[in-house]
This record gives sequence, structure tokens and C-alpha cells, in this order.
Amino acid sequence: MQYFRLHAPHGGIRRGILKTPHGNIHTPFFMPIATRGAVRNISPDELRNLGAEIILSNTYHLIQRPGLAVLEKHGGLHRFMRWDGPLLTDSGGYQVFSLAKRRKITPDGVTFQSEIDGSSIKLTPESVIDAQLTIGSDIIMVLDECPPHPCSYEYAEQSLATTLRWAERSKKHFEKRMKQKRVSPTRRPLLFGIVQGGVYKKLRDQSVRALTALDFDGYAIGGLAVGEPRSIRNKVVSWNTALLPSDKPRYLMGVGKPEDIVDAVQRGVDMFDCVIPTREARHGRTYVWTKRKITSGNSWYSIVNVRNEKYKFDTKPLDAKCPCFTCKSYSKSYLRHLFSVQEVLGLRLTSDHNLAFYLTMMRELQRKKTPRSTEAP
RNA sequence: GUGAGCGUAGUGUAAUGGUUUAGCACGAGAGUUUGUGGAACUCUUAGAGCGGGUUCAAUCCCCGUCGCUCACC
Repeated sequence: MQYFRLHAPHGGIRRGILKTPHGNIHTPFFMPIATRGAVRNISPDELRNLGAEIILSNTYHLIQRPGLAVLEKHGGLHRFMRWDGPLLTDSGGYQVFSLAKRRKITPDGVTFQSEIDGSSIKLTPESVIDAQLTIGSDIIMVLDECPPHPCSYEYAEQSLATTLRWAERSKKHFEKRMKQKRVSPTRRPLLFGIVQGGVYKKLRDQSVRALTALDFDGYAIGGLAVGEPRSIRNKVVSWNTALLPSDKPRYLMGVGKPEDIVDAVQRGVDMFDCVIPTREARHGRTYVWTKRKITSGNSWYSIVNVRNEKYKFDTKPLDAKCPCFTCKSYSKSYLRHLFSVQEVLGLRLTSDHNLAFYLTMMRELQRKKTPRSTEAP
């Protein structure tokens, strides 16, 4: 079964279709984040209207609440949250990095102390595969360790060794489960490996080679967007995409700002997720087009902070040309008011707009010629 | 009307006859946010009701005035 069909790419952009049990997705694409089974402030209906083709959720969070038993009772997260499109779940590997204060990494897996009730939770490569199968994920991520930046060569090397052992166990366990459950090719979720190796070319290359030997359905580029400079990130992405098989999707985890995504798309990345559009929306920061087309760097858009006093009497929408619900109906003055009185409608309206911006950007990238990058590959 | 008390940033408060640049909290204004952070943090802003007196020196002590609160009538 071929899951990914790559059209003739033009420029550096890989236009293609990724097939999943819950539908097809056009690349390059962006996944709104629904960590705990909901995109914050946005309903699945609204997501569909915005044109989102896939969303991302998180195994680590779902295991704790509502718990796998509840999800099993509902027949999976799709039916629980009423989203019937493709769904990718992160394994919890990133929480090893982001919640580093309360974790313990052993060769077998990772033990966390729950921030909810203090109980300890153990994740192993096998357990997170099983959890994601219970969740009903369309794209399953392996457990990985995401080292911080900066990190020494020695640490990155050791961390990578752990991640690669886990990847092998993940693949083996996944195949075993598919065989046991006799999953048909059209119902079979995709399994993605995650490239690590810090900012060291030797380790990154080694990581790609080891993962491709295991033959995953797609490959994520992990360990980036953790505070490294943009130039280093672009360099690492280029190393990885140069070596990854072209007939499999590539996913740059956690990236990023609009210009970061453009940079990565030009370097042959197909998939993205990031908290920026929804998180910043909750703090009043909205993204608006200033040019008709995507050009270099960040010169083609600007950020409008609706909390700013200068919008107090501004009766115009965020972006008169934006097709989103918010821009069709509401002024910046009203949005500012909603934020100043802390009405939750404000969070919803700016989240809706920012997702519209990101999804429009991806559609532009899908059909436009390669925008000029500000930086050489 | 009589008596008592109180007047310090937008709001609520603290200390003090002089090394105190009148402190704190909230608010307001601006910023940071990359496999979630409705959070957190950084920076900025803004104050002695008014008039007079005592004193080397008054936000502080005294008098008047204005305003507010409470009690009594």
C-alpha cells in the first residue's frame, strides 16, 4: 500500500497526497494542535470550515485525562471529540524535554511524575504504540527523546542511541499488533520515525540511515525549534531532507513561525504543527497579510496585537481580504474590547483568524511557485 | 444641624519631621511565546485635596477650607 503520492514537485515544494484511514491530506500541510482532544476554543465544525485537513493530539496528555479506558469506551478519540478527519498523535517524547524536571529516562522508557495527581506514569516504546492504537490515531509517532539545545556531542550521541533503540522496538511492536489485529491496508495507521542527533551532521545522518533501514511510513525531523538559531535549524533540516527517501512524507515537529514553515517547505518538508497560531491568538496576537503573495522572510505579513490601545476606535477588521468568520464580522475595536473584558469569545475569534491565516498560507504554498528564501539552504 | 474620624498613582493600601528617588498589590501601556502556556515573566506609566502656619527642613505637627464616612438629632 502506497500512502504518499508525490506530484511532480515544482520549485522546491513537494505537492502530494497523503492517504490515511480517515481521508487524504494535501501536502504541504499544517496541523492545528488539539493536545487534550480539542483545539482550544475551536470546534471540529469550525476546523472543517477553516479547511483543516488534519489535527494533532497528544498521547501523554490523553493517557492522563480522560484516560485510555474512556477513549476505548467511545471507540477512540475521533468519536469522542467528533472529529472524523485524519488525526496524528504525538507520542509524549516532547514532554521528556518540556517537562524535564520531573522525568527519568531509562533504557526501557521514560517515567514521569504526573502534574495532575503526582502519580508516576511510565511510557515505553510499546506502551505508547498501544495507547495510540486505542486513541485511534491515523498517524502514530514513535517514542523519542528530544535533547535540549545547546547539548554536547556526547549527550546527543547517547540520546540518539536510546531513541534509535526505541524506534526499532516501536516498529517491531507495531507490526506485531497489525498482524495480531489483522488490520486491513486501508485501516492501517501510519507509523512515523523521528530523526534526532542534535545539531551534529554525523549524528543526524546516522539517525536518518538507521530509521530508513527500519522503513517507516514517514519521518519526522525532531529536536528542533528548541531555541536554536534559525540558520542552524535550516541547516539541519537541509541535511535531513537531503538524505530522507523522497517517496515518504517528512514532518518538521513543532515548527513554527510563518517564515520558518516557508523555509522548511522549500527544503522539502511536507508536514507541520505548531502552537503559535492558537497560543498567540489567546494573547491577542494575530497574523495578517500585508502582501498578496508570500515573499522573502517575514515581510509579507505583520502581527496585529488587538490588545493595543491604538485599535480602540479602529472599526476595520483585522484583514479586510481575509475570508474568516472573524474578519467578515468584527472590528479590531470589538476584538480589543473582548480582550480587555476577558470575554472568551475574543479567544475564539482570534484563534479562528490565526488558523485561517496559517491554513491559507499552506494553500498558497501548495499552488505558488517557490518563494525566494532569505537564506541559502 | 451637632460630634468624631478619614483625605497618599486609576483602585486598594504601607512607612516616615531629614540617605526614601514616598514602598507594595491590582489596573493601565508595551514586549517575549515554536511536538500548548486561557500561563508566566520583563519593561514602562502614574501619587501627598486645596490654602496658610510652625520649623534649618512638613506627606507627616498646627489652623482654616473643601470633600467623604460613621454616630447622634
